[in-house]
Amino acid sequence: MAETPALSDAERETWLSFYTMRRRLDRALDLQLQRDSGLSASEYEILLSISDAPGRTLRIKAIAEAIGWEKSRVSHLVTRMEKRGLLDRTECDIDARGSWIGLTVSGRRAVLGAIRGHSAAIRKYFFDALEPMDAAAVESLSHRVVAAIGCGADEDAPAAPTETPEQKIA
Amino acid sequence: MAETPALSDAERETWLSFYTMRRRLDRALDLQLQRDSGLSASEYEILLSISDAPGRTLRIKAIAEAIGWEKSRVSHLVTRMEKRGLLDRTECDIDARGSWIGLTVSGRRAVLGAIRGHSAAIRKYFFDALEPMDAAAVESLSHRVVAAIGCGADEDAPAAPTETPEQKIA
DNA sequence: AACCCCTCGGTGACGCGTCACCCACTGATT
DNA sequence: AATCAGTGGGTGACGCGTCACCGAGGGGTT
Repeated sequence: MAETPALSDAERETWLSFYTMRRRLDRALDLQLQRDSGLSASEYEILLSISDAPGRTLRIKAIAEAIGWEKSRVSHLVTRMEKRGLLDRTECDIDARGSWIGLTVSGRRAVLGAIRGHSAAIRKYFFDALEPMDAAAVESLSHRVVAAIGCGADEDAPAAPTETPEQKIA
Repeated sequence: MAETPALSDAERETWLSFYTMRRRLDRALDLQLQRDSGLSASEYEILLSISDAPGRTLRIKAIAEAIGWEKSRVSHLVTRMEKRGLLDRTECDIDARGSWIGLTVSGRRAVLGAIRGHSAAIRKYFFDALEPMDAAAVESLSHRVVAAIGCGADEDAPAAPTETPEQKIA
């Protein structure tokens, strides 16, 4: 890190614009979701992961792995969502330690309603602001950044197929 | 809104990669900051805003406006940081309601140390993953997304311009 | 002066996410 | 059968951010 520790003015500006964009986008999507569906982004992710699962039911661990969260976070949130009537649990016959988390009727209705509005918001705020050719660029940029972080971070994405075993400053 | 509420598979994939990248990048930068400087990203932003201010001192309201946070969030965090010895307050002579928030010696040292490491991390995780030509694309993408959100969101950058300094939408 | 309204900042309750820790159960070994 | 490391999941404390609200001070008008 001896060479170029600091960022140039142009880089700082690029970073600031990117950083601001992330914050505004997150906030706009959160607000849309909450306003239109009464769901937080976290709740939406949980519901979606279950709704995408075969059999529309998952165990806590599987939810956590699907979304990339900690188990305890999932556990806390599932408890709250169960109290709100979005989820229910059924005993797990093959493993007495766990239980199957499923959608209640209102949970299913909530996700289905939310998906449409949320997808529309993503389109309106994000894709409509992209030239069509930009989508590929965004995707490759994202993959390259994730690869650059790679093992530098930890458990969030278990798949680290790229070879970046070295250049760890640590 | 009637036409294309849902996203195509390609769009979903683009969005997922972008979404994942944001999360990993945030987490990686948070970890780096915490590990190398003992600061959270929020604390870093507060310190930086003060350190960038003329006179290296700001009032709560000014910090909140500079970063785009709520006043109460700043108030809470400043209180904690004051207890940790990173900040200090001095009476405000021109307005008895407020006080000037300044950096202590250890606060200044913390931010100076943090800037180098954090800039290096941004370069390593983000800019090194960009082809040089991508930087301009990222910047214009960010500006377009922010513009697309625009008044769709609320107070972070008020579209209703009383004296809003236009941030940097140009 | 008194009045009114606005702004600055703080406070307390609440929900969320993290961390450390614990317990019940599993599954393989002995 | 008894054991024991490992796993699924829950819990409680804590820090953070939001929201609603409040009090103190400011700056004008009458």
